[in-house]
Amino acid sequence: MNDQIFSGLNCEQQDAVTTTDGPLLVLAGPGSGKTRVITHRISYLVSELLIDSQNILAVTFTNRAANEIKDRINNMITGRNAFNLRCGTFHSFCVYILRQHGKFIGLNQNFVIYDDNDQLQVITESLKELQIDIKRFPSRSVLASISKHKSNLISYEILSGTSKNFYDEIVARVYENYQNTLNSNSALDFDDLLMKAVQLLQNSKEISDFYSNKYEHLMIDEFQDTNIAQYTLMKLLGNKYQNICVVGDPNQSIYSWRNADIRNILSFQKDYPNTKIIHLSQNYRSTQNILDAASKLIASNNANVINKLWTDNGTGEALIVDEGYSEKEEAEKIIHEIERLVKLKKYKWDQCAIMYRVNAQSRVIEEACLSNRIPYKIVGGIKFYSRKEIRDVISYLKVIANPDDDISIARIINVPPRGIGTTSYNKLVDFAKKNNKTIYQILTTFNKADELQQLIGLTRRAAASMEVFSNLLEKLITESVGITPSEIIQKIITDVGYQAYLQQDETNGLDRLENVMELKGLALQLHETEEITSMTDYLDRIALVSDIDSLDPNENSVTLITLHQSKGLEFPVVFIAGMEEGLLPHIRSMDDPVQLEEERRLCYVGITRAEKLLYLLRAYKRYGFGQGSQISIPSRFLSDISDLNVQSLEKTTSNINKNMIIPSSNNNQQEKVHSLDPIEIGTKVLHKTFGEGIVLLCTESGNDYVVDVHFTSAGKKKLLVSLANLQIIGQTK
DNA sequence: TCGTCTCCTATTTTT
DNA sequence: TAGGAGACGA
Ligand SMILES: Nc1ncnc2c1ncn2[C@@H]1O[C@H](COP(=O)(O)OP(=O)(O)OP(=O)(O)O)[C@@H](O)[C@H]1O
Repeated sequence: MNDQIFSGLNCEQQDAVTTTDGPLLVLAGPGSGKTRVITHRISYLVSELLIDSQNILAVTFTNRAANEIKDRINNMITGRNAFNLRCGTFHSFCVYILRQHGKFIGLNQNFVIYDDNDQLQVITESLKELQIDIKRFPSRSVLASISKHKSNLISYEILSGTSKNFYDEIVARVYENYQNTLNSNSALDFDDLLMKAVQLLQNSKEISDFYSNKYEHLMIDEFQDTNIAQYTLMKLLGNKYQNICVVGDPNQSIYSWRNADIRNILSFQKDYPNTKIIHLSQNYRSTQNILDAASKLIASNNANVINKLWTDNGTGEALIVDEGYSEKEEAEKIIHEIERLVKLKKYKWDQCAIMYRVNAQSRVIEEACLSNRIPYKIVGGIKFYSRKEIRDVISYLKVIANPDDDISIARIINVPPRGIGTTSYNKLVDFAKKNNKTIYQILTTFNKADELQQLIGLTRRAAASMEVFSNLLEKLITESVGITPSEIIQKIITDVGYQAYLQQDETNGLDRLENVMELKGLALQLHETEEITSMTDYLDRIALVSDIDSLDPNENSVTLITLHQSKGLEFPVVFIAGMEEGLLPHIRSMDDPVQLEEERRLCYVGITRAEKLLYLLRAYKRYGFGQGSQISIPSRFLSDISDLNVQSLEKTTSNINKNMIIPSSNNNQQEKVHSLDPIEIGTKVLHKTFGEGIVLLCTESGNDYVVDVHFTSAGKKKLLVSLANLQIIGQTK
């Protein structure tokens, strides 16, 4: 037996690693070594059972997790290697098989992948074309519905037969139009990647045999967050050998909004009655205090009690729960605490992470890092690839790779401005639609200005511009053969005149040009480090790989990350910011008990990322989405764990103006408790700044009361009775 | 046709 | 608050 493989495993884990025949379900809580099981299991298959690594498929939730698994395996095994292991996300695996065999279901080999932005574009156009009121049916929500159906493998044909209400009917109609557009553009969206892969395996016995024969062993990590399409794909791939090992934790299911379906865990046991189930119960990550908080929290969800976790790691430090006056001070407190820990040489920057519910929260924290000169990295956030200048250049690349992509053509046809405005563009599109051709096909068939002018009814000027554009495209496409993506980007910068165009922008031009240069640099880097040389490889890669995937663990800086993205990671020191009602749980999830439970799981995921120290922070006042600062209510998740021993941060870390009312929760509750009374609904009150108003609602919150007041001039506000200093001036009838 | 200005809205999480 | 959509003038 190989020591490397077994020495780092407990009995339950060893059982999971050596159970290689038949379906296996590993259900276990956070930090119990689920991912480790996958890693060691693959190593075991390769180096002990001498399975060729090309016959193993491992699916992970992020590309980062996949890389980590591959690295670990190659470090662990000696003598043999796992270089041919297929390990990646479902999406990247689907791209792989569709590029290989997509032609069997009529896919263009050069299909492009549409991102969110492209998708919305198509939807918006469909809505216009079908004359559907965009106000009543916002493209975002229509897209979400379509995506939901696709994740459940429901095609528009099926949907239009079964739609029960008006909304569904509209969705079905847009879905059909949308899908046709994608087809004629040779484009696939994220859901199509899964759906078409399933279709490929279902429709072609030959291909399906090929893949199910190839993959003797299947492994899926984070199984609780897979959707129906992914589950179906798993079944198709695994139907020959049925050596399928899935690993997950129902309490960490946080992607149902992306159509993940937790019932897959039940389906698995039903579809494979001979499934062996293994629970892992030792947690190797966190201290007992952290685990206690986690299990207290999750106990409030009426669900999913797997076996309780225990740990050898000792009690550890008490949790720290604290409050800043504003989100700014919340951030300062966090940063000062990190500084303190680092100064004491207890931790390094990169051992600390700050997590939050929404990306918008990162801004204040980032500012605090900057002003205190703390090295940091933000995962995700305002995405590089969604900047206008980047999208423009990428659209050029997409068109070069697949000229039938009308959506990308639309984006670049007049960028930089070349005299083809909306009117001319619309004429061109109409003409193309009528003739059942793509824009590019029209432009290549009729590439002389007078032809275009006559057939489409363009002005002379527009027709001339269009001829120029048509020639430009042709030139780009021919010249791009055999050169690398970064060279093509350079062509766009110079030959297309994108640089000159950006330089006209006096305020941001330089920054934007720098971004484009960075894009080129990144392309070059991919070329050198990952041998990504072809255009499709490059485009696939930037479509599928997100920010978290390139998270560099060796860079010594503090990590700023959303709770969602933190899944699967671990840090010695974790701060969760914004422990407030409306933020965590998020306001949009508060009135649905099912969604509320997911919010609680999200908090659970965050808490269980921590190894040694856990800080839960909130702001007393937060700059609100509506207007101005609003007093916030502490998150109910804090009450869930309130009977634990918690501490607050040392006063020394805050540099608040002492004259300010500092509602560090304790003192304001204790001091005011006697003088506090609820205010009756309908009472007329006077507030120093907001003026006169009427109490709409009064609810108890801890030792205090929260009132909703409608002020005559300032509108609706939520206030804490203890602090608002409301003067009662009368009663309404 | 293009660029700027204003107004209006909606406001999470992302492969 | 920010970002998009629509209006309007050059
Ligand atoms: N048998 C073991 N001995 C020592 N350390 C272990 C053992 N098993 C796992 N670990 C360590 O525990 C930590 C958590 O492991 P891992 O990430 O595999 O857990 P997980 O169950 O996938 O967690 P999560 O579900 O929270 O992502 C890792 O640092 C891992 O190295």
